[in-house]
Formats: sequence, C-alpha cells, structure tokens
Amino acid sequence: MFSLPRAEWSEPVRVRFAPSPTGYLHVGGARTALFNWLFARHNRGTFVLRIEDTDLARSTEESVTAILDSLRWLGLDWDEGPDIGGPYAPYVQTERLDLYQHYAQKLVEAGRAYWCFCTPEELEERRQQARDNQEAWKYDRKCLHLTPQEQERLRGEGRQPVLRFYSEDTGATVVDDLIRGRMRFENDVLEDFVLLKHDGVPTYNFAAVVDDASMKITHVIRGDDHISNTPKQIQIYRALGWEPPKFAHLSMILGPDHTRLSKRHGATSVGQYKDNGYLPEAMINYLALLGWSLNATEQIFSREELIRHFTLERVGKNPAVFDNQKLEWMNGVYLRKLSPEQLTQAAWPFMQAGGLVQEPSPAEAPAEVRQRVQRALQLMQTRVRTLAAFPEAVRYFFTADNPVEEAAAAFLAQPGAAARLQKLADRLEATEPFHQENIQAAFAAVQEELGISAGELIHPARAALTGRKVSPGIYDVVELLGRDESVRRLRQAAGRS
RNA sequence: GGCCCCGUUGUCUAGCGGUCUAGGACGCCGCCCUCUCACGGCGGUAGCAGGGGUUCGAAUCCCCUCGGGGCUACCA
Repeated sequence: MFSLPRAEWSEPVRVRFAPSPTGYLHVGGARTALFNWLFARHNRGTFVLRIEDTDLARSTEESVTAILDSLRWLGLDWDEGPDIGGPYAPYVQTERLDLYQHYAQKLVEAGRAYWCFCTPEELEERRQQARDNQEAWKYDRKCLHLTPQEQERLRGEGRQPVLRFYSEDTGATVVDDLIRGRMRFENDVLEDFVLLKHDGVPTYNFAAVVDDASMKITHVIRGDDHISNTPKQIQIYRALGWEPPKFAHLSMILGPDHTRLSKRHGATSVGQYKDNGYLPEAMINYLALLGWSLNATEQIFSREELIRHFTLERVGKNPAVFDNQKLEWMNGVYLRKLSPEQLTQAAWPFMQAGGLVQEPSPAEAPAEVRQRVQRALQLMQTRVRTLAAFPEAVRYFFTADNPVEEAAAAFLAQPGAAARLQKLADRLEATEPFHQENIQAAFAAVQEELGISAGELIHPARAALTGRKVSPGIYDVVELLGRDESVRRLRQAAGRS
C-alpha cells in the first residue's frame, strides 16, 4: 500500500511564525515556531518569518536579533523573512504601513470602518460606568454617524482619531479549527474594535489579516490565546472580500502552577536554555512532545523523524505543563549520543566559562589540552545532564589542590588509609606503561599484599585523587590524571591523614 | 461579569464504543550490574474531575455541575 503524496492537489502550504519583538523567544513561541516549521517541512511548503512590531513602544531591534538567533540555534530555518527577503517583502510590519492604510481606506469606502474620536480617557469613563451598572461593555458607536463637518471640527481641535471596524451585528462567525473542530461565536458579542491607532499604525488584528492575506498564508498555526481574535479577523477577511486561511490553535504551555508559563516560573526563554547547557536537538524533541505525539510509545525523535511524522491531526488540544525534569532527562539522552569530538565542541564554551580552559574553541587549543579535555568530558558523559554541569564535574582533573568533601574525608580518616595510599603510590610510580590494565594490576597487587578488599583501597584512593566521594571508575581517573599527578595526590593525602 | 477553550496517574501523553482488571515516557521507590556515581536492565507506585443520560456495552457519544486557562486594550 502506497501513501499518496500529501496535499498535492491543493495549493502549496504557506505558514508563518510572526513574533512581536518585545523580548526574547519564549518556549511557547518556540513551540509555535516549531509546529509551523514542521508543518511546512512535512508538506514541502514554505515557512515565513514575519516581525510584528506594531507595538512601537515595546518593540526593539535587540529583540529581533535575539529571536532570530534563538530560531537559528534551534535550527528552525525560514524560507522568507526580514533578513533574507522573499516575494512578499518586506517582512516587517512597520515597513508595510502603506499597505494597511490602503486597505483601511477600502474598508472606509465600503462602509465597514469609521473614524472614532473618543479619547482613551472618555472610553475608560464609559467603560467604568458600565462596570458600575453591572453591564457588559461594548463600544457604543458614538462616532459612527459623525458628519464630515463634525469630523473636521474634531480634527481641528487636534484630536487624532482611531479607525474602528464596523463589525457585524447579527449572525455568528464559525471557525472550523483544524485542531479543535468547530467553534461558534455570536457576532453581537463583538464590538467595533480598533483597526488603526491614532498614529495610523495598525493593531494586531488588522495587520495580521492584511499580511496573512497578502503573503498568501494558507494555514495559521498559533497559540490558543488568539482564539478569541479569530472571529474578528474572519470578519475583516469577509469585509475585504478575502478567503480566510485555515486556522489551527495550539494550547498554551503552562507553568507548574498551571498558569500561563512566564518568567515567574524560572527559565522560559530559549536563550536561557542554551546558556544553561541544553542542546538544540533536545529542546526541539521536548517541545515537539508538548502537544504532539506519534503514538505515546516513542519519545526520541530526530528532526527528520519529526518532519516525517508531524501532522496536525496528532496535535492534542489540552494545555501542557512544561516539565523541566523531562527536558533534563531528554537532554541527557542527546548528550550521550554525541561523539567525543561533538561533545568537546559543545561543552567547550562552558569549560572556558568555568575557567578550565583558556582558548575559546577546541580548534584553537593545543592538541594535548584538547585530548585531555575530551577524555575528561567522555568520562562524565553518562553522569551529567547538561553541558553547564561539566566544569564542576571535571574540575579536579584540571586543578592541583582540590577541596576534600566531608564524605570523602571520612575515607581518608580511616585507620590504615595512609599506609594503603602510600603503598598504592609506590606501586603506581613503578607502573610502566601507565595504562588501564597495568593500573588495575597495581591496585590488585596492593589489595593482595594488604589483604584488603577492592573497596577498602579504592574509596580512599578516590578521596585522595578527586577529593570526592563519587567519580568515574577509579582506573580511568588514575589514567587521565597520569602517573606523576596521581602519585603526588596519593602521597599528599597519605601525609595528611 | 460576558464570550471562548480545555479536563486520562505529580507531569507529558496513547486511547477515536467492546481487544482497558487503561498502555508508554519523565519523576519517585526497590532490585540487578558494580570500586562510588551515572549509564543500562528488571520490577513497583499512581489516573479516566463529579453527576446524570444514550447504549447490550462508555475513558471514548450527549447534557449539567465543578475545576483550570484564555480573551474582554489605540498589546500582540
């Protein structure tokens, strides 16, 4: 049985991720971007990146850069966007102001929009009054029937009007959501919302519609905080005589307290996860599972597998709590998949930040240093879950005088410990060549000579060599430390105990 | 308050009327491996929000209640 190529007969898929540059890329935004990207790639469609910077007060250039950086780090590449252009450029809303003006004019001409001179203060007053009377507030259309003369007069007074949409009074707007099914909204609950702000800049609902339509977006996949905007947008499409795209609303990502995930819950930006030592592959995989699943049995998916299997039908509709523990576990899974070279490359910046290496990259380090770092990282590869944990985990391989943990000190304080360490030092000093097999033999010889168990020698040795109670296998530790350093540490500890 | 969305173990989820004494994953607990820790292997813990229907039969369909969330801006 062959499956037919998907969506081959209909128009090619075009989706977009449209962040507003008012901060960093949030994991919720990243998940939305990911689902759009997966949908586009799965359907061999186009993934568009558009910057929605109509909030002049809060949008910043730094945010744009940060968001683009995070998307690149995640490997979510776009086919059209602000930096690379495309057939529907520009991809930044503040560079498309003429377009919104043009369609605003069309709406005015069609009698579907009108100028409103009410000031925010006046509106607030009336809103408050409605609240006091326990009434639901909806813009009262005070300015709907202003004559041209009255409008002139108000403008003369220096009032800068907003443009309001004349929304439908009767009937209902139905949305057939690809994830949620049919949703129905009574039109009379919608007020005449603002299309153009007093400075002529469009509001989100207007700009998004004009752009989605003019950019030929076929599927709008976004967070469910936009569900209540959808009927407004559909009405705009209708008023302009346009065919609305298909909608798919993703449920929110929640914090542990089941409220919308926010800074209060700790790390929430993609950049923070990068800085905290997470791998982009792990992040992608984890985010994909937040709302999507193939069969609930498989958890680990490569990028290619996600693309191959991703469909909107398998996206769930219930909100998901972001689980840092599972992300961490998954990061560990991906960490263990890395080759020694990849591991070294990935962990290097953290090693540098931890002060264990000087060079900014493995390529710039002497081969000997590189080898040593690589080996140390390998020894900890199954024992650590984030890249950021490496420096602390391997520190004693790189520093001469290491603090001795309390638990480790107990091993050194045991009667006879000093003699054992002394003997071990002597043996190791004479071990040649200094490799695993011979090192193990040296340990065995001391044990036999002293008539003690492996643990009775190894535990104090570990304490002496690492200052810790736990470490990688002791023979690995000794080998990497090298003969001179191992002997030195053993004797030093023996002398102290 | 109004409108809308959602509701399977602590968390992510499978389940689309019978194969469910509800499966997988994270977490947690125990055992094995073992020089410690981790990895790995094995096992355990815990759930269909509640109540009414429909049906021979409901986690699955309908209604109500309850709970959670979102929107209700000249923010997106």
